[in-house]
Amino acid sequence: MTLTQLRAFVAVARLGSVKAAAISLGVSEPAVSGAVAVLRRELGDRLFVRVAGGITLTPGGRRLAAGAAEIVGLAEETRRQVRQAGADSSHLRVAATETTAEQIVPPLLEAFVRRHPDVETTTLAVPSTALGELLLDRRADVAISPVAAEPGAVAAAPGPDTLEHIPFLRIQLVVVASPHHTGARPDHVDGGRLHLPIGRLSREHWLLGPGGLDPGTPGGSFLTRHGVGDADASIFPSTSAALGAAVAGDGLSLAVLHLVRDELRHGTLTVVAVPGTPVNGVLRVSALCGDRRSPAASALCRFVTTPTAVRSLLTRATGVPVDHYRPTVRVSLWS
Amino acid sequence: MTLTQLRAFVAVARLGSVKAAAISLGVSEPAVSGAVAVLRRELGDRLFVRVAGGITLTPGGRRLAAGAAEIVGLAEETRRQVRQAGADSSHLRVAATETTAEQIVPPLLEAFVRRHPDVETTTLAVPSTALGELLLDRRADVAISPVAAEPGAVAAAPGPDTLEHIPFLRIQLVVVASPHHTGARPDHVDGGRLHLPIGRLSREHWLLGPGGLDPGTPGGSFLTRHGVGDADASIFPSTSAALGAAVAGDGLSLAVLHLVRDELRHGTLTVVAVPGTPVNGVLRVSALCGDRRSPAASALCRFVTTPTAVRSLLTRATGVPVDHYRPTVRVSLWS
DNA sequence: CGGCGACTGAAGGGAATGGTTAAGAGGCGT
DNA sequence: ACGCCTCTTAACCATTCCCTTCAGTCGCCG
Repeated sequence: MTLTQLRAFVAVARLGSVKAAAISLGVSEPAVSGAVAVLRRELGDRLFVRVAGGITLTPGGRRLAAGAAEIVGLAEETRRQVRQAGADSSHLRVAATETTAEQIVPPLLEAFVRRHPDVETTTLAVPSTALGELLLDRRADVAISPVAAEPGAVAAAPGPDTLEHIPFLRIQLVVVASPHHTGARPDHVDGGRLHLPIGRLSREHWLLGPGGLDPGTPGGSFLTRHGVGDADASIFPSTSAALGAAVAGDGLSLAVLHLVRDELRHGTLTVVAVPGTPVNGVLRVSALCGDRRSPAASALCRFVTTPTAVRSLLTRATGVPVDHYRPTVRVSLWS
Repeated sequence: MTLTQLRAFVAVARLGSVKAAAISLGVSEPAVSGAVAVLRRELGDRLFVRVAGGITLTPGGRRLAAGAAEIVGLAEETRRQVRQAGADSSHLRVAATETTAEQIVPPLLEAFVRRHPDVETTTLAVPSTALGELLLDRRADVAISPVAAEPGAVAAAPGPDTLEHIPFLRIQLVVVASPHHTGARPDHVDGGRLHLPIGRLSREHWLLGPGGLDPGTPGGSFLTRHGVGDADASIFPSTSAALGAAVAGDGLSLAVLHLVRDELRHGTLTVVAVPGTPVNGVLRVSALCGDRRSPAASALCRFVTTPTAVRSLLTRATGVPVDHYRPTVRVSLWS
């Protein structure tokens, strides 16, 4: 499988004709046909078949068309980026869990680039198990993730060629629901506060964002440990959307305490007392040790413990200016 | 630039040593060194330099490490998918604008896969200008996007090798804000309803999701036409987050009317009367014509106009079951 | 049925890739 | 200064890639 072969197939898939693809690539028809033939043999799929008035992609051909276009485009984009990398701008790729990438990283990076205006940033949302791999593969410069706060536990001294973890903020996760949530039975109301025994967790309706059940995060670990996930949990496109549904009274959610304090104060949400909560966690930034770390990564590692950074995380989410906005990229793991 | 060369560089970047990379790939050191040398010449970058205790990537090398790992992984994943495509499952790739992908596509696809349980779906969020390209490149099977509702305009009959558009739902976009929003001055309150002259739009604080200013969508077109975007608009990680900030009274937002009716009824949001609003739009699904369309795409095209589909879009967002959830992929354009 | 357009296959050749072994270059520690 | 380890270069070879021209095959259409 070669980039040239993929390019040929992309052209065929797009133009619907070997001849047209050959012309658009500036080569002869057999060149294109041959490239496709190699792919056919290697993948064991016809890829496309001749049909009245043109060609039709097989299911495998459709997958390949999508993947090949992606690969070819990515290759060209990478080439371009490397060429123009050296000089001016420094780049920072931040990997985080879904929830962290949505709620924590944006304000933190906004404060960071305000102090380092020349740094370009990219945010990657990945399952927590992939964070270490991404750092080791140099696909990310730093990782930001929540871990369970183990009382009294001291982090082991980092070895020379492993990762360094820098905790920078304690967080508390609480179960929240609308005060009018119908799922919480009256017999669990005590002194105006909703109570819920631990065994009932898996029978409630949970409203979560993507990655809300990631067992590598304190929140996902708590939920899966108590059977949520096998039960009916609804996954929303974002944590904010899940919280919005909780406000509407559709069920329970698990939220970072200080991020919902407005809703709690206005009474649109209320904390549900559940044994084992609040779940204590610590946000930490991880990076490679020593000189295997990019300058921008080092700058962020120093930045997260400053008062400016902490303040950006504790104030209400405010969005970022249009020209600072960079979309979060979801990275799949294939390994 | 070859996949083998990229694989070699990925190994070097990850392991921090040519020797280790050679061992892990099962080849000799000069094989790896040579592959890197070709990349170096082609890209005009040292990629990495020897340094005390190992090697250090240059800025270009860091970019390449990230891109190469992505490319290699994607190539392998694509190979795997094509191999196991033919038989069983059919796949549907849905492209949509950011806002549509977040708010419209999930409930629609949830209803669709409930009727067609064997269909796997993937959602792609892209700028509106890229939707057509994605369809032509076969990177997406169908596109779902809002367009301005032009009263009386009749869609031109689709040519044989162009796209077919099927409108399926009228929507209205309204400007919303918290009733306590401080930005709206009292002199614009009339009969308990907030009014705002059109010239003031660009001086208000806007709270939008990604793609909220996409000029190819009715909403983004409306906002950019009136100067929003040059002014201070805050971009949130999701449309839900932007709406949440609007509820908190941080500014104005533009929302699909029927998607915020709960908030309007409960009084947490109110419609701001702005000349030119509500903005009328139509959601439509686009696909290639005739036989250049996959079976799953045809099924979705037929499905969207059914009462079941419309009902799924009009009821309140409910999330999707855990095992139906597929993350939305953000696709970059490189063309 | 014959013609015609379009895809496929068969040589063939030049260039690259991908690999080897052997030797040189350069940093690091003792 | 010396040896040691690692990366790099050089020379070289088999294989594959990539493109060409030429010939063949398939299906549509008049």
